[in-house]
Amino acid sequence: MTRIPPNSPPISVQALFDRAEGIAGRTLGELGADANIVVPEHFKQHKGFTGQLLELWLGATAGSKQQQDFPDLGIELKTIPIDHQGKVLETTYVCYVHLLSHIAEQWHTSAVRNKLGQVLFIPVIGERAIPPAQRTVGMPILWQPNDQEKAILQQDWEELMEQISLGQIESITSKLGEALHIRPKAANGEALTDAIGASGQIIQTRPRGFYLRKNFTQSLLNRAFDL
DNA sequence: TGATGATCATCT
DNA sequence: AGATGATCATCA
Repeated sequence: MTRIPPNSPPISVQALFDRAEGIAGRTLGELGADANIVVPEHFKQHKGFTGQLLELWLGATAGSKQQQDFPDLGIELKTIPIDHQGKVLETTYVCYVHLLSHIAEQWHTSAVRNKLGQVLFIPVIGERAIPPAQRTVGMPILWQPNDQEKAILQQDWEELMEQISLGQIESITSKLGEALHIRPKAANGEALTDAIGASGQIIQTRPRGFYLRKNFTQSLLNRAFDL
């Protein structure tokens, strides 16, 4: 059993998957202790802790990156909080929404498609009643969207981006989009960024992010675990 | 109780 | 300000 985090990136998809399987069943407390990292008592002020701890254990480059977590392998890493019955507890952040600079972008070159081309999902039993240190890492899932999922994602993305390019960003709520939707994404309500207004003018609005709905990630987990 | 909208830490 | 990692907290 691996007792120390790796000091280099995995050289293959199999090597990455093996690492992920190697930490399955362990708690965040154990993984933190073996890495000499203190696990917070709660995530109120450490919301990205789980993701960063698993990045360390899998050998992703430390710090935030602009593309995939394992660019040489073409794989994005996502931790997904579930309850003890395998139920997805939160939506999954995909990437920032470019409200001005990429509005003419096409689906096939989009950041969303790039990020979701191949994803290593690692479930973590993360019910709020369970202290972070006692939360358990689950079996990894290497996911590639099937044809139906690809079609839904593309359709949602195109619909959302069309609204943005038409100056309807303020009209977009998180209800729009079957699998992919848009919600605010910022450090606080003060943050503003440029976007296209209803009359074609530049307006200031709150930054947004793309997120996967819970039912979408749930179905992909179910498929992987044959539930 | 779940979904929506808001927020936290950190780095570039 | 933009982007990474997400979870929190409120309200319907």
